[in-house]
Amino acid sequence: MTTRIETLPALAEVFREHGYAGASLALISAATGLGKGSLYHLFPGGKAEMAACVLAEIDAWFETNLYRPLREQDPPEQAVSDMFDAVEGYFRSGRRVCLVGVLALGTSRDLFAEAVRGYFARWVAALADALRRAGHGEAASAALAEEVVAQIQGAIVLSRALDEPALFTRALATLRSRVATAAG
Amino acid sequence: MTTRIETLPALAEVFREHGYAGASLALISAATGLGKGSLYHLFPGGKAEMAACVLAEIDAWFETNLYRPLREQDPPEQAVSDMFDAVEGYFRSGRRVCLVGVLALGTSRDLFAEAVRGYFARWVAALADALRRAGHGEAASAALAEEVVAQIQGAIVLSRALDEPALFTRALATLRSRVATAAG
DNA sequence: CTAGCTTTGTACCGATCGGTACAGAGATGA
DNA sequence: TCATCTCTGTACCGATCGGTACAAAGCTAG
Repeated sequence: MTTRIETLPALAEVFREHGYAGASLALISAATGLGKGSLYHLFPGGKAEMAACVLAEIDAWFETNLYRPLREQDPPEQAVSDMFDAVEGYFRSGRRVCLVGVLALGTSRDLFAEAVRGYFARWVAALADALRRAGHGEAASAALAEEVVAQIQGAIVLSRALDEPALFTRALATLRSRVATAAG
Repeated sequence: MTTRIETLPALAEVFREHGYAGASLALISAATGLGKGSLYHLFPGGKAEMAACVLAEIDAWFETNLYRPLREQDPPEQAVSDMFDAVEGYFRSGRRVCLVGVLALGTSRDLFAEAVRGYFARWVAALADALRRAGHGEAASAALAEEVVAQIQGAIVLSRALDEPALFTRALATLRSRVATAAG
């Protein structure tokens, strides 16, 4: 007996590695160790439901581990620093791709438009909130938050493309100090 | 009678929109208006050859319109500014996705690893060269160039995800002024 | 006009796609 | 022990995949 939740990490990896279109049921079956019967028992909606569940779990993880601390934790400077730690770990120093980013670039964006939009919108909003609490102006916080999230996504692309995980770590370090020195 | 070169823009759009795996011959056939017979006559190697040709053309375009000016044009500040103009136009203010970035995130990265690596490596190197000529230190130029290219890629992801093309334009403007004020 | 070439549409190939049907295995409660 | 319900492996569905074969169509040289 296997629960939905137990399969989500394996599912997420398949979607990350192969994208939504490329994640065939054969791959999913191999990754989870479950036959089609079990898969469709757990996810009657098929691939679409699997992807939606994975996105929901990712969103929940980020909400708990990033967004909420950014909004509520004190001091905000510490929350921002913790965010960078969490990001570094979550993306395995750039070796792991951002599934939401992958979906945003593909055609499947339309299928999961709301989830994809929400993920990034909340990230930017939560980070902007922390920056504001740290003394930045309203506009400056929003702009800097956007910049930081974009830089993280770009660093994933670039470090993958150059096959150079150190680039990701380096980019995060640079961002860290930029945010710190910009702090009023 | 159709030449390979004439089909490349349509091919590129299909790969951009659907990724390598998602670009089926049916889609390619519809986008180019060519039947399978013609496609395999022009590209005996099939999809792989089509994608390779598209990548080669992209690479050539960037070499001509971005990398070479960055390396050779004087003054370097103008070359950098021109690069931002070219990027803004090429990516249609964030509405158009970067095919090389898409490939870098997917499994197809392995198929085109060298092309993907070269594209970004040359971009970063050319930009770093211009920054150095503009008076930045060796290390600072390399770091800033990396940061700028990553930020561009991230801005594409973010502006697509939020369905907000203005974000891309805004990010480029910010980068512009950052590069200018950092200039020594 | 015809012979010979290039270009193209179409039919077809085996493989795989996402999804369904269903029988049987495994657990569960009485 | 037996009936019941949850779970799972397998066979199968039509559709589509990338790719091939090939004949007809269009062009060009003589």
